[in-house]
Amino acid sequence: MQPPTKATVQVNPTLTEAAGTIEKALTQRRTLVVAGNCHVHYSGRAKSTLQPGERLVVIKEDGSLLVHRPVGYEPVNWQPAGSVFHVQQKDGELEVHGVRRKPRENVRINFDAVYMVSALALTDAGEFLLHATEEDMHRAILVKPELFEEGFKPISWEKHVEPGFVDIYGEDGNGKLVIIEVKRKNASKDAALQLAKYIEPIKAKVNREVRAVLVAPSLGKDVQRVLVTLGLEYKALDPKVCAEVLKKPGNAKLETFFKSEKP
Amino acid sequence: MQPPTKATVQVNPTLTEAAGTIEKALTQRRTLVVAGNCHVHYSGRAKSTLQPGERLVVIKEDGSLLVHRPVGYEPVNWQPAGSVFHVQQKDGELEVHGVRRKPRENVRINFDAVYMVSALALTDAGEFLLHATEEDMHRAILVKPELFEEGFKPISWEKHVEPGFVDIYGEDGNGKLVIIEVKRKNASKDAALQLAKYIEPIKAKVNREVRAVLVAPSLGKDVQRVLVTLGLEYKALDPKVCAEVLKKPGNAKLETFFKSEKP
DNA sequence: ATATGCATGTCGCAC
DNA sequence: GTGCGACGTGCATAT
Repeated sequence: MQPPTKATVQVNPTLTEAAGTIEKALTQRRTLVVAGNCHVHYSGRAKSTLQPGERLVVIKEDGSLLVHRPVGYEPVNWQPAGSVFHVQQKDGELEVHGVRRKPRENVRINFDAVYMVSALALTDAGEFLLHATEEDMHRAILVKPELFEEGFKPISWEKHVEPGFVDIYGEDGNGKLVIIEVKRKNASKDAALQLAKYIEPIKAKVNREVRAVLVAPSLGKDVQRVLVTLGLEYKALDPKVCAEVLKKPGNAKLETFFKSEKP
Repeated sequence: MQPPTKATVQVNPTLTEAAGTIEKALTQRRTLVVAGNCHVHYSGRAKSTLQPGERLVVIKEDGSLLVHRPVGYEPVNWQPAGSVFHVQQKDGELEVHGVRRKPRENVRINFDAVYMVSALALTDAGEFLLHATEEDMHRAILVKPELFEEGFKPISWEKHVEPGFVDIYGEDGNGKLVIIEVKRKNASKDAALQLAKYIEPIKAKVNREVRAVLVAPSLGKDVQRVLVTLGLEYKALDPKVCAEVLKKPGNAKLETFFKSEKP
């Protein structure tokens, strides 16, 4: 069994009992879970009120707060890490008040009943790795340029050219300059326009032919037409495939190489 | 006190006990809270792995899942509402598997220790109201045009003119056409460019002088310069002030009016 | 179903 | 600190 210090739990505590447990959990920097009937007021970047109902409230060690309704992925109210919390009993209610500075934001949660309160001592140093991101696609093309096109030679990435950054910049088999805009999902009209913006400034600078290519797993409905209008090309590429490519050995070394080549 | 049916809690259960409680909570559509040591694998739109550590896992009645580390506002892994979950014991671990279709996404959570598991029967019909949104700013200007400028007469809102929608469209005291782009926070260069795009198409259509005004609580660092370059104006307006204006009586009726006037 | 734009978006990184 | 862009963004709305 686990040592009992990992989790302290009260079921159907009085508001006074709950207040004590919450207070203690806050000072001891435990992860706090409270279920009960409450109403919530928020004021800060915006302003909101949540009428009474039964919710799950979580306050973490770092001073982040979540108020979750029994449905929905998103918290209905929240406070980012770094907020400071105070608890008090007031008018027969248990009030949890959270304050964040910069920007100034307040959350006030008033419980008239607490069904469960739990203080958890959690330690978590596990690494989190996310793959098949847009950056993975960038790196896969740099590591294995034929993913983009046979004969393609990358020159740099995330190159700053007004009015922004070009994702990848290189030369094709015929010595033409190529600028690439990468999207990790269905490319929108916006992505095409984004890419088109760079063509003229770059042409003006290098004074030679420039190909502009949109790389994405798929194209939106009318994007094909937009591409033609703007003189852009499209190359299909799946982020999952890119993630697979990066699994192969040699990846880390090449990453370092390209990092140093970035400027 | 509350009836004991609101919250069922186990502290330091065996994996078998926890599996039973979780299974039951899933079939009874309770809000489920589990704290324990686990590792997580996700595969779907992207792919991720989370190495072992102590986390808080929440599964809601609607089939949404949250995996929370002891720090940070955001869940490290999750599944949107509508996912389907299965529990099993496997290789001395308690495995929770969640599947979503469209897009196909899987999450697998493997616990080797559970510190606390709680099944909560929460009911929540409380209304949630959010104020000081961008739409509040739109409506406030429509209800009280002098917030924007003395003599301003709104004509329509969210008017569709290629290449998008103009937030507000009206006439000033001198009979000049005015197009307004509203931002609820610090306006960026992007917002200015967005607005500028509409000027030419509208001029071409109406064939008279057009003022383009960016309305926002504040301007980004170099946005002032961009405004001058593009021939745009700026009017400061606070979303909180707009929210206050809308509190006054008559608001709902006017809202209906403008809704009907939208086309 | 797809597309567009807001969000108390959050978060990370570069300047 | 500010700006800029990605995110498994989520979410609502209009087409």
